[in-house]
Amino acid sequence: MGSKYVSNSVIKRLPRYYRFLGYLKDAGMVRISSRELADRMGLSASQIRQDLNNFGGFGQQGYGYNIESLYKEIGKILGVDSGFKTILIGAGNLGHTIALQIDYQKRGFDLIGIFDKKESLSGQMINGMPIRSSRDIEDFCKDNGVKVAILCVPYEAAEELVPTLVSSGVIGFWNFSHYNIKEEYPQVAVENVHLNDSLMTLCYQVLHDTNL
Amino acid sequence: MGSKYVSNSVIKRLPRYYRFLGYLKDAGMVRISSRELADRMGLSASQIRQDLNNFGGFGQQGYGYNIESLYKEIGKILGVDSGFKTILIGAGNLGHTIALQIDYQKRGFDLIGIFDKKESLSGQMINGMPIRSSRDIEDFCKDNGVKVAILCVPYEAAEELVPTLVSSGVIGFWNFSHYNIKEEYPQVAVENVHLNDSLMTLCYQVLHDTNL
DNA sequence: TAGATTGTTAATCGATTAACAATC
DNA sequence: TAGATTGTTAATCGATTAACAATC
Repeated sequence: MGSKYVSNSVIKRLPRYYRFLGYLKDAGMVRISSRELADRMGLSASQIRQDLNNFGGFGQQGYGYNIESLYKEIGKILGVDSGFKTILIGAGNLGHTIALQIDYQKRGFDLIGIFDKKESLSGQMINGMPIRSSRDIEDFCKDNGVKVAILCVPYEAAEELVPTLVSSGVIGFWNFSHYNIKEEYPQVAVENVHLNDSLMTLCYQVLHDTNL
Repeated sequence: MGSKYVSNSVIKRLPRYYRFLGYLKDAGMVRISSRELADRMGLSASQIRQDLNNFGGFGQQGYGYNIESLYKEIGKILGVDSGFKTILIGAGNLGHTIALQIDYQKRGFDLIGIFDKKESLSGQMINGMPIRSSRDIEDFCKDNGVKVAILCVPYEAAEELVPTLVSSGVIGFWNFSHYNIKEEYPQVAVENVHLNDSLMTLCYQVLHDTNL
């Protein structure tokens, strides 16, 4: 998929465009101008046009953008129908929630396995799926063509798991651990979720920004 | 706290500095140069010096930085000892996990109340705290000087809750909903966690970046 | 003192905004 | 056709990197 390079700032805005266009579509709106979308999203019209034109000319002069077709186009760009075979590792509190909470199908993934190293959890069901033993991860990935792993495990476990996963064909990670996957494996796709960092950023803001 | 303006890019790196310095401190290291820290963190030495000098000259020419004291300084900047009175709203799957998973004390917060609109949950305990009825939020905030709210509720609930919270003295939100708080209340501090957006970004990366 | 490394200024790079000709 | 709005180029702004004098 050797498309042209698109900056990270743009890519991070795509899901938000997709979400907003979904709302507008569901509200029955048919067309929108970059100006109106900008106002609704709190962006500039210029930025929206620049962003979209990274991927093609989806609008029409004098008219604006057709909401339904733009929605579909962005869906295609994001790959919402990809159905990448995905496993989740670490069925503790967080892992359990992440397994239940997310609508994987609608976001391009197909969650087909949940693993935990604790043998005592094996067989317990989450969302109709049994928790499997971590010992079986490698075989499972190879047998099922797993492309993405969700890591809901501590640093050390992540560090230990990643080499095996990569060599078993995993090319993308949704990483809730603090282990820095990109450092060791720059070729794989990684999206980090650092809840603690996010919360500390809030603390800074409350402490400094607000004019109490 | 009218300190000088520090850009968001810098602030978002602070928790990571704090974390790394914590590791180094625990490993018994005493000093580190910007160069070595940069190598370990995958940043540039220049950036680290620029970042830190937003807050003061913590280093010493010819020597580098003292790890323990830099760790403490960054902790102070982030406000890890602030203990902001905090409540969590929405004790469903996600809310429950967020209540349990995070070490609030170490990150500047003091979680003192959990609320859910479902009366049937009232009284149930999470981490030694009873789930309270959402009807009591306003009084609770005013009585206890609540400064921060964690929103683990859907869009509509957030939209409805935020005005009351703000008027009751809440000045910071850790927002897991898609409701855009900043739009309506630009004066409050908001840190959004959009798990779905993060996952879709990963999908894009797996689809495009990787050279399969 | 000589060597190392900071703090800070200047240069570069990238992202956002402004402007406008093209065109529906 | 006239008005609206895009796609795209140029200008601006901000963040990162490079360079180096200050100094421990």
